[in-house]
Amino acid sequence: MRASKQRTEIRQEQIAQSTLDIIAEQGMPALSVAAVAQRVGIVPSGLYRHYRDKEALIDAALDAIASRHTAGLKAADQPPNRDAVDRLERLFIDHLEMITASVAIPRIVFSRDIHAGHHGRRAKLLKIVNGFLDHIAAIIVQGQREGCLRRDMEPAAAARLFFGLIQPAAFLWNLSDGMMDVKTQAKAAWPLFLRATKAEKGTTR
Amino acid sequence: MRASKQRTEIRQEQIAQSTLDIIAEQGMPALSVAAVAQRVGIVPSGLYRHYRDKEALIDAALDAIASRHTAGLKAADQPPNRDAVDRLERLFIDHLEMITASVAIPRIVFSRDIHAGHHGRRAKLLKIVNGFLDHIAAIIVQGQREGCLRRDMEPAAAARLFFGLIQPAAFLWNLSDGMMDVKTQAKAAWPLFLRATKAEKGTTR
DNA sequence: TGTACATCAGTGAACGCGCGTTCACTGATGTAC
DNA sequence: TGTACATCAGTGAACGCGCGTTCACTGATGTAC
Repeated sequence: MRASKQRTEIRQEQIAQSTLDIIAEQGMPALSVAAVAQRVGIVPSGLYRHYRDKEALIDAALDAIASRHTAGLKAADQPPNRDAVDRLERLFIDHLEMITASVAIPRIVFSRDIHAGHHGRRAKLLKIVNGFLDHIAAIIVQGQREGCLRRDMEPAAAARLFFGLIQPAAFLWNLSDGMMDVKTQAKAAWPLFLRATKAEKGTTR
Repeated sequence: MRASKQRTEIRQEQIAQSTLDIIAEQGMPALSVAAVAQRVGIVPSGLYRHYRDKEALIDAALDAIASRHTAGLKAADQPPNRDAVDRLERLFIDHLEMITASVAIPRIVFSRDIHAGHHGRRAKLLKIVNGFLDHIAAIIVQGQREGCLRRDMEPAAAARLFFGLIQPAAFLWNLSDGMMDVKTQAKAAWPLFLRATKAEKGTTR
């Protein structure tokens, strides 16, 4: 059966999304142009009407991840003027909820042969991750100003510890194939993070 | 030139090590039987004298990782009767030092299509990781008994936080290709971990 | 409103390539006599 | 100590397969007149 004709912008979006889905659900080794095409509902060679080659598919998927993350970061700041601790917790919960999608990032990071000239891709990934870390650090600095977070710590180090709350969850989620209740487990570590970073009651320092 | 003949036990060890090295240095996509053979110094078909197929190579590399980790855990407990906090710090430093080798684990975890029937492999990986987490948790329980770690926290949650100190380092090390000083960065998070887990001075609880 | 044409997304056959694996053969090493 | 033989690690040609990609063609959609 012949697929219905669609405008290239629509197909590009569908293809990027399908690429991302396959990476997240089945990993990089399962990412073939045939698999992407099948998911979109067209024939493999049809992809080349919308993207130059397979590399371009992955780049497009990365862009999709990036914009999604940016949206997520913005959402955590809404409504504005909330407590820094609250915003961090919101961000933490959000990330655990969308762990299914987030898991695509480490899969790309750890599977790709990034030594083989794909400088653009690595730079793009680094930008996403650093953007995330910088955003966390900014919230932490703000919390330090507000007085709800202690001032005798490096914001960047605290941001990395925050990152470290999420990563083991993604890691174990992968290994256990969703059998372990990683969300609950990850949340159990949250009080520890708070104890490490929160300003002590009645202390201004 | 013909390679010198070696006993199969020796070759098996060399092959497992070469497989591990390639995964750690270049990632799973670069792991081909040709690459392993070249590194060992024999011809691709020669590998089949020592291992059944490519899958068996990966399994052997996993076993090598597992025994290395076990050795690392034991080393951290020597000399015995040390303070639990000291042992955790030693383990932390050790892991950062051997991050080059450790990075093979997430590369396998995140790149393999583990849905495709490789139940044995996933179980093996899970065993390695859980063994590590259990060991950390055991040290933490001991620290709680000794009184140097606070008792109002789940040992398993604290173990995962410890794991989270190391993972971002491996992650960023991958992305930056060793350009960032991830060790220094990771160490900066250590005081935060201590603050979250250490018993307060003069408190017995 | 109807016709002719340009545009362009979708198709399927064909390709070259790299990969994992097999297999008959080679030749070095160690053992039996 | 020397010879005959069994064992087994290493070799290279050959294979089948899946994959990414090309290309001439089809036919639907929208536009000009």
